[in-house]
Amino acid sequence: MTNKYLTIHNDIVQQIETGEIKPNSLLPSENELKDRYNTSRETIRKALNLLSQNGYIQKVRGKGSIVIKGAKLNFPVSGLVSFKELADKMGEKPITIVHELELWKPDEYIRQQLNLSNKDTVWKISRIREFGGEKIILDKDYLNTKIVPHITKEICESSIFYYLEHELNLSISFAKKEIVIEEPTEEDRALLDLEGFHNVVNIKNYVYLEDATLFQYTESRHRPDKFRFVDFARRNPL
Amino acid sequence: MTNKYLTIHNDIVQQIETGEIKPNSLLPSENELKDRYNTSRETIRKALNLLSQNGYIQKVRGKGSIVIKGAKLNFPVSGLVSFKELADKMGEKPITIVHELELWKPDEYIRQQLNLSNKDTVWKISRIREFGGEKIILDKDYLNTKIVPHITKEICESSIFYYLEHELNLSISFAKKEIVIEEPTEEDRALLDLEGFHNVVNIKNYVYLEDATLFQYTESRHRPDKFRFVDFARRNPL
DNA sequence: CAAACAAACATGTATATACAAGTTGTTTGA
DNA sequence: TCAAACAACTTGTATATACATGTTTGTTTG
Repeated sequence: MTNKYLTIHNDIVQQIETGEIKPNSLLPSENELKDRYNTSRETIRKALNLLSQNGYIQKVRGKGSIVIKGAKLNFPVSGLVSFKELADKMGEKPITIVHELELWKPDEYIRQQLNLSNKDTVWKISRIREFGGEKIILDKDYLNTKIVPHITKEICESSIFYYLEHELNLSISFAKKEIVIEEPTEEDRALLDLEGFHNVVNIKNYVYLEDATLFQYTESRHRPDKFRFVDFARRNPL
Repeated sequence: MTNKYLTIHNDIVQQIETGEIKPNSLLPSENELKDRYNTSRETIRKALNLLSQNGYIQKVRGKGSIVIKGAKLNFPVSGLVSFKELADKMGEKPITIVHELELWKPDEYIRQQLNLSNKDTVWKISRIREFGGEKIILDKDYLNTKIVPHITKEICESSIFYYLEHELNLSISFAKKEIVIEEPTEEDRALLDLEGFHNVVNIKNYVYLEDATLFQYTESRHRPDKFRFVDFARRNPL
């Protein structure tokens, strides 16, 4: 018993992804969809606007809604997706090694990133992601202990996101991310199979809850040859 | 005489950016805004949803709309923004050197990227961006001549985007982008001040018009130390 | 035969109403 | 005193209607 417009959205997404609706063709008009789904035009429009935001269709006034070619076949690394969800989608079978898991008194840098006081503590988690025998990614997470009091090695091995959302019932709602290229640290060299690469890609993630409180800072350090970021962007009307 | 909801959106954006409305505070309720702006609640909701999409506010059911801290101070390299617009925002004063501008019979790779036939031609443009005396970025553009018949060196020196939108009246509407790390090519080494860096950041851009036709492919090759990508992402409800 | 016009149809904006559902503070009752 | 119930807020969803504006197509008109 979920929303109507989300149901319609998902239905159309499925039709696009299975090829039932062809790229570069027009979707049925809003009025026709309204009749088909037995609903009002506004509800249809909500569904279509979602499709537009997600890069599935392009709405053109006076014409209709064009299905964008290759929509989401190139899955986005953009958006807010956990490593596990991502790996699942790609069909890869990575191994996660929990290298470090401790209650930690944050240093100045992490205190700043998470807006913490001197008394606060964080969970410091460091995990290595291995693909096909190669250690490719080093994930370093810092979680505010006021929001996440307990965590175990087992959770870190499967999915922290899943634990937060389904066990602690925290609703993660948005993130700011920053991508920069850096020289490998000693730690990077020690833990990753860098094979002579001179840089790592550092994806810094600031993760927020539904009430806009910052609770997690993550650095995801990738070997440059295995890094790929795909994004869909609309031009904002000024 | 533009839209109401866009006007309201922009008005609130301004209040947030000038600090008139403080971060982590609540916006007035939708009903109050409705009265203030003398409009209907739905119109207010459209404005607020735009603010939410753009990372300015976080809406919480039952509570209200929280103003997100640091909204857009960290300007996004994400989104679909031209180099000139970006440089303007940052207050940098870059120099653009047009290194190459020619009508070109595309090779296999570019034909594939732009979905062209063997007979089509493209504008091949290669520009170097210089900051503070250092050649940092190499932009390589390929434009479908069927859509852009003419272009001049002067245009390339100022802003291609501006020319397309304001002179040719093309409406650029969305882009797919991909970011990867590559080894510098001979060309990169010759044209950029790489100073011993072993990689370049390659931002591939596929730019589409309003009617969903692909008309431009761009590679923006950055020196890694000067590269920074900032993004705002919402978690999609499954 | 071509240009002008009109009709039909597409999406965009604005408004109104009703109810659902989550949050918060207050009142009520045991 | 304390907890449950309630009232008064908040945002979310669904529907209906009207008109604006852009596109296409066919028809009329000169």
